[in-house]
Amino acid sequence: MLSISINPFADFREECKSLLREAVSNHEGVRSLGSSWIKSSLKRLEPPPNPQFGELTSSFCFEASRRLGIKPIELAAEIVERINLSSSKLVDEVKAEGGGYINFYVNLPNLASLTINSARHLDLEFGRVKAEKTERIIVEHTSVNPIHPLHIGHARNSVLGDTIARILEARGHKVSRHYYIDDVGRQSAIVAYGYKLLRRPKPEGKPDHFIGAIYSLTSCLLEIKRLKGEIETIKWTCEREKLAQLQRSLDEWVSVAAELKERYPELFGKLLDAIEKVEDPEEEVNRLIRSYEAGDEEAKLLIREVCQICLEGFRQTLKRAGITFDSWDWESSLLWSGEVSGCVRKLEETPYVSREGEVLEFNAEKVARDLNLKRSLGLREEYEVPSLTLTRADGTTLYTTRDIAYSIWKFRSADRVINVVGMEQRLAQLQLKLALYALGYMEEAENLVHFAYNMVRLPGYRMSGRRGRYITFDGVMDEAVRRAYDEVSKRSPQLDEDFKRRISEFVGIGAVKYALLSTDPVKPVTFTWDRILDFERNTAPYLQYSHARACSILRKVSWEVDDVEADYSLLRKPAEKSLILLLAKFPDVLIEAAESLKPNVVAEFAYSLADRFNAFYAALPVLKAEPPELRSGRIALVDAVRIVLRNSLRIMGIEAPERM
RNA sequence: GGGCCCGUAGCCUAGUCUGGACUAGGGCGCAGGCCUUCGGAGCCUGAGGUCGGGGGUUCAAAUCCCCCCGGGCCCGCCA
Repeated sequence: MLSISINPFADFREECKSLLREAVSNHEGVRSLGSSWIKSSLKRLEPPPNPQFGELTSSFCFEASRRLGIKPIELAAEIVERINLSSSKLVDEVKAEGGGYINFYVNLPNLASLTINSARHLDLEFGRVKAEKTERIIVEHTSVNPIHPLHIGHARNSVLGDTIARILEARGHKVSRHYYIDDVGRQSAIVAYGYKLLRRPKPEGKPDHFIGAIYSLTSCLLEIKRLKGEIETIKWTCEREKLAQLQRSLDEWVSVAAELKERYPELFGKLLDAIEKVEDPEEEVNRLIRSYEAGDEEAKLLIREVCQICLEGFRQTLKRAGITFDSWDWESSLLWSGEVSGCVRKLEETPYVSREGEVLEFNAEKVARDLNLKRSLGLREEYEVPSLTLTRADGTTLYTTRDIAYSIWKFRSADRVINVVGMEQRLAQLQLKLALYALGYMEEAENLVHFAYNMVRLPGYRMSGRRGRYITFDGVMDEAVRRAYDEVSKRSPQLDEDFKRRISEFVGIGAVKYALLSTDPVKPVTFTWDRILDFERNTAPYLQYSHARACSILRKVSWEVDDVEADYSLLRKPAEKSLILLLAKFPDVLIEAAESLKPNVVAEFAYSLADRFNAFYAALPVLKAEPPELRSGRIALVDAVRIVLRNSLRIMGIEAPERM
């Protein structure tokens, strides 16, 4: 009879726990400490540091023994004596060791059979343990302004966001991926204005790169014109220091212009001609911002057209990286529908908004204090939350204000909202949350999650969209695929050209994604080509290779010969044991990744599985193993490894190839 | 000035939330070995560490608390 478990290691853990609970309750001395104390001290069981100490351990006796005035090891021994293993399926042995630990040893044959059968039976579903409560979750990620191509920093956002979405789906949640298009404001207006001056040219090359060029050029030429004007006006005053500063700024932008001229000679010339004919281009940009916000038809057509061109480029890039969206949300739509102004009106009715001169200020600090939220938000009592300006003197709204309306809109179709947004926006995300509290959206505020990640830095310089200085996601993928191609040609010259191309594509892109995922998101990453484009060991290609290796073995199985029932009790070599344990823990790993939103634990797990698999592969024969019951057992084990490796790679959005 | 984040071998990184057998786990690089077994993008062995520094709490601290140092970010009528 086959038994199947959705989470084999958790079954083992539960057995250990109930054995321990029962033994403890049969110990008179411990019982005298009181049931509530016992309960809180019976912390979770931990993995021991070394397999020689078993698979799970409890350090309960250290604290309890002190209260009872005996040695930890003596208490441990007394508790172990009271453990009755007669009905245990997965626990083989319990020992008191190491000065007071209670160590639980797994019944390997039973766990092996349970785990391997479960993985093979559940297949694609293995590891995807459904949460008790299914939530509708919106994951908003990427949301890059449609004014220049995605760069490597944005790629970290996209890859993290997409993986979080996949992890939550694995937990059975209903996930929707949203892209927030920030088309309102100065930056979109600048690029649209440049596009208009160029007489709406047909994009050459990749659309977002084309828009990016126009943005840098327009922004640069406007900046130079503005600086020149400012220098002119204060030239006669005696503010020498300020003048010098402006001059330095101007010099820098002039050199940026020279760079851009070299890269885009034709566009540069045309745009310079056009802009010089305009009296006050700055004012025209401002007028465009205002008329767009007001919903003027001509402005709408222009700006939306430019955004769409750029977004088309984003879609191409993201599709190549295996990332898609369910919804593209326009910031301007919230403005035109009146949702933003309605939200501001409601905020004005709360005691937290006041008029300071011409502007509306939101007193976030007062909300935090009145509702006693500081502790739960992880803030110090003394910390004063800065206030947020909701509207400008001219009555127009600011970014975070519009984000409040957007968040409320998102909660109309979601129980939880996860915003994948850079760490530098922590304060804005905090103010946003406090605004929801102020409006009485208590539950929503609590279910609004800022998934903060750190930046991708470049060694030596900073990326700057305005200056046209960035390393694009496209460029990184191109280079990765190119290097992967060299690698494939070197390692497998016999493959046909078409297949080589296909391999280099998923190898190169897998490598980039994995590199961005495998580091803890809160840590900064410094971009270097070597770091991203590695094909050995702790990388996606290594995982893909291990998967292909497993597939390769399984292809060679002749089922007529190997149709012998496996005897899992023969899988007892250390290399086999560590594989079985890893496989058994996979569902737990995905639960942990989902509950604590940690994509990197999936990467970590996949790597250790591949690592153990390759050690197993080198140490033990599979197809030539004897007797046949062992051979069947190992084949089944390899199949289970294949399934779990593939499922892990899928969670990370990385292709699991059968050959490479 | 205030707040948040990061600091683990030459470089990169896990473990920090939830203290436990840590004598700190990996990877790159370095030194050496393994092509008569299923794919060498592989395997095995070795050298390399004041866990940024100092105090404290604890039976027990990389992990918790305080102070300090170094790096980053935020504190806009920008997004």
